[in-house]
Amino acid sequence: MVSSIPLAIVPTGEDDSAKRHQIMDGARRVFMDLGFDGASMNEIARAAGVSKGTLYVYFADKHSLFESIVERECLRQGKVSFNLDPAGAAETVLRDFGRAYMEIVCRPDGGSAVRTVMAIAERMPDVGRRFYDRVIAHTNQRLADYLRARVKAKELVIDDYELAAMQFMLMCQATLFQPYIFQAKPVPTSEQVAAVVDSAVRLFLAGYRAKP
Amino acid sequence: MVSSIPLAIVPTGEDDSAKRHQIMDGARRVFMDLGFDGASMNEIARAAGVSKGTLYVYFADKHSLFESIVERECLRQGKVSFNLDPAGAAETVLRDFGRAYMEIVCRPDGGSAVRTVMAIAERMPDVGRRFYDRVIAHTNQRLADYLRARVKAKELVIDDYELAAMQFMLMCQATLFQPYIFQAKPVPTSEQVAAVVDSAVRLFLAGYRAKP
Amino acid sequence: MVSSIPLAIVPTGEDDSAKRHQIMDGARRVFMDLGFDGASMNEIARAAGVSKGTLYVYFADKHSLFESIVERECLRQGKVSFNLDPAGAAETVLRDFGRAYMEIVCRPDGGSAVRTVMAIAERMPDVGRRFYDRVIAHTNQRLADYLRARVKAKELVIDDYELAAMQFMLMCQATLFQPYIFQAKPVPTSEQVAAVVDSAVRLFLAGYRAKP
Amino acid sequence: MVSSIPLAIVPTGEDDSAKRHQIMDGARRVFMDLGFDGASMNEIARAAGVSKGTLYVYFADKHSLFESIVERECLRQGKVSFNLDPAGAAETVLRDFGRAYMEIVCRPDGGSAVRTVMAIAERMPDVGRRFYDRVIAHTNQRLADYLRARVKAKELVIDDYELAAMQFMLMCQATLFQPYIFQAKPVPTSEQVAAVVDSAVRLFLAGYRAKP
DNA sequence: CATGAATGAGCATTCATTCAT
DNA sequence: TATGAATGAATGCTCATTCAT
Repeated sequence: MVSSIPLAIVPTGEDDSAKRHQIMDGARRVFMDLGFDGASMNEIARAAGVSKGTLYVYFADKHSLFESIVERECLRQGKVSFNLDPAGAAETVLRDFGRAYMEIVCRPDGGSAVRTVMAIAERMPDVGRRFYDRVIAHTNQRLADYLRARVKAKELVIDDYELAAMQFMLMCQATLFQPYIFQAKPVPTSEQVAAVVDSAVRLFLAGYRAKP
Repeated sequence: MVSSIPLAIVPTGEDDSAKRHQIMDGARRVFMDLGFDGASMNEIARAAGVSKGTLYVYFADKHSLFESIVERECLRQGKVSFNLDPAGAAETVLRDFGRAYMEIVCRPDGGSAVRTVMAIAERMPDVGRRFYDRVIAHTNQRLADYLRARVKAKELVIDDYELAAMQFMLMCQATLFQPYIFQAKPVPTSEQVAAVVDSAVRLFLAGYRAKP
Repeated sequence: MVSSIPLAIVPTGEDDSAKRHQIMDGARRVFMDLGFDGASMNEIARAAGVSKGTLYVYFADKHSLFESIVERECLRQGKVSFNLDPAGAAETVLRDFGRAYMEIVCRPDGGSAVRTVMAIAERMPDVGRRFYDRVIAHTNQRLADYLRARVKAKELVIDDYELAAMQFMLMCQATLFQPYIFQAKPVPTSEQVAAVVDSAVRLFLAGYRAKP
Repeated sequence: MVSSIPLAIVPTGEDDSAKRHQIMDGARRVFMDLGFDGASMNEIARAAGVSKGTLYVYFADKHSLFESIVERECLRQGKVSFNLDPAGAAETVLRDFGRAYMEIVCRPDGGSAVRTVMAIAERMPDVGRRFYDRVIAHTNQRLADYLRARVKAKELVIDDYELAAMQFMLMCQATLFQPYIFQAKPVPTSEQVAAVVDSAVRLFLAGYRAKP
């Protein structure tokens, strides 16, 4: 290809074209707000600022657009790097982790993603499973790895790391996440989160701290 | 023809008519499988074994049929009476409660109800809130009441009863409920439940048991 | 069959049963208010104070119920006896006739009947034709007969009696009936009617009174 | 393929797009034949030669499609310019007006429009009123204006111009319009119209011509 | 005869998807 | 590539009609 003045713009066809991102950003909002069935391709096109036809240039159908979005969400949420320094003392590290974790779980559209994926999991089990594996189990694994390090460091005594990690993660949510996701209470404040996380840390260490 | 006077008048049109129950049973299945939007009135009629028109004899519209079902689900799940004898020792009572609780949470369609309600909570906040209040908060309250009794009995030391109760309830779910609801793992076995609940009891008592 | 004590009450099956009238009265209101298509058998049953099923005991279907009502309306409106004394002077008789005629044409549900029948005339030409023949043409004929008598009495000179009669009838409606039926103005008052009728009489006699 | 540059850009989506007209033409037929309730969007789509979905691209719903058609009908019927030369002698001008007026009133679908609008006027008063104002009252006003000019020219003596104009318009319809609209007689012939109009002119002038 | 529960065809309307430009 | 007009199947819902009681 020598010509530098192309007669036609060659489409990139890339997965990462700006247009593709633009569509996914618009679609994400609509899907998270209205759910898979509640979202219409029309609304998605409007939210994305493209024509309906363009949607089908980048995605085969509604289903695969949805899957792509969940996939990206998995990547993003899975990528969040919690500060789990294996050398850090449990009390501090767990407290910081708990607060950061709750920040994500309860941030305005974090709940939407969980809710949306959960809702569709029965009809699209792959989507549900991937989300679980790549977001929840992934975070759980990272925390479990930290706990293993602290056991090695003789600070903690734990036999089932995944279980312990999940116990801690769930205790951080106690009285906060469920009311929020069921729309029974608003997003918790930082103070509320701090109090609940502190209580979780106390309970966790009371049970798992190595006895002298 | 022996008699033209029927021996019993069949009551009709009542709120508790058999037909109404039949419709709700069919609709429940479809709603729980497909979600509010995914469920079509046609499919519901078929599942209930009645004609589409009959649906509208008993329920004003799809929305109110759905609400009735969630309402009934609340009543049913709220009615479950856990054996929370205030005089019973925490170790036994919590273990039994935990197992019974998980039985309900993970029974084949318990998850579906939670999932379906959670999914629609953003668009139908009343439905979400009522479900939370009458099922989750209700159970939490009963457990909190038990804990208060054990604190009075000097067995436990707790400052926030609701928080402690929810910590225990969530720990019972650890590694079991989320994979199940995201379709990442099948319904947990009794053995798995027992192990997780035992761990939760241990951790809970390590933190909240009164020191001698 | 000899028994004089029937096991079941024998239905009269008569056309003039009270129930039949009751149904027609209710149905009339609904049909006239909402038109043939707009009226539902449900609403008719409610308006008539009978069950939906009973409607079908007395009438084969919606269509024939409607026809029966129009038929009765024809009879009623055709039966109205205007005081057209052949010996009475035209000025007085026409003025009285005009007022009485407008009374009927513009009475609250007189317009509804005309409107309803007119609306359906294209799809049910028999209904339209019968209404025209038995109400409008009938009244026109009676007035034409009166005019003939006055021509015989040398008071008037007319060559086409039906045409003259209709000219008078329509002039009586001028500026009153159309706005009323198109909902552009409310039912005219007696004073308005009187003024318009007086003008019609004047114009009519100016043209048709015998010259001395 | 000779050229990829089209010679003319086809404008689309306009209010006056060919498609929109095509739909209105088809819908007009169906509405006028069957009335508002009797017309189904399915039938309208078929009559217009478009799919059901396309109907909703151009019109928000059935109601507004209907209103658009009546509005257009008003414009069309209101636009008809009768030859009402204020300098013309009443006898000629009224005769020509009467014939032209009856031509419109009785043309195959002129009656349908009146009938359809009249039928719905009770339930859609705005539609009825607009039609009355913009078609009937409008024509009446133009004729009244002419009569005023002839009064000024000393040819006629009239005190209520609108009333006189409507008297003339209605007399032109005598024995012709009502049977036609009630489907009791076919569309009148030109000869019938001429005879009735001539009679109306005679009667009108007998009453309103200035005495010498 | 009278009822009203039950039906299913039909309604207006929406929406994922296609395709000519 | 990007468009948006067009489609027609599917949706929630209504209603004339039937029929067991």
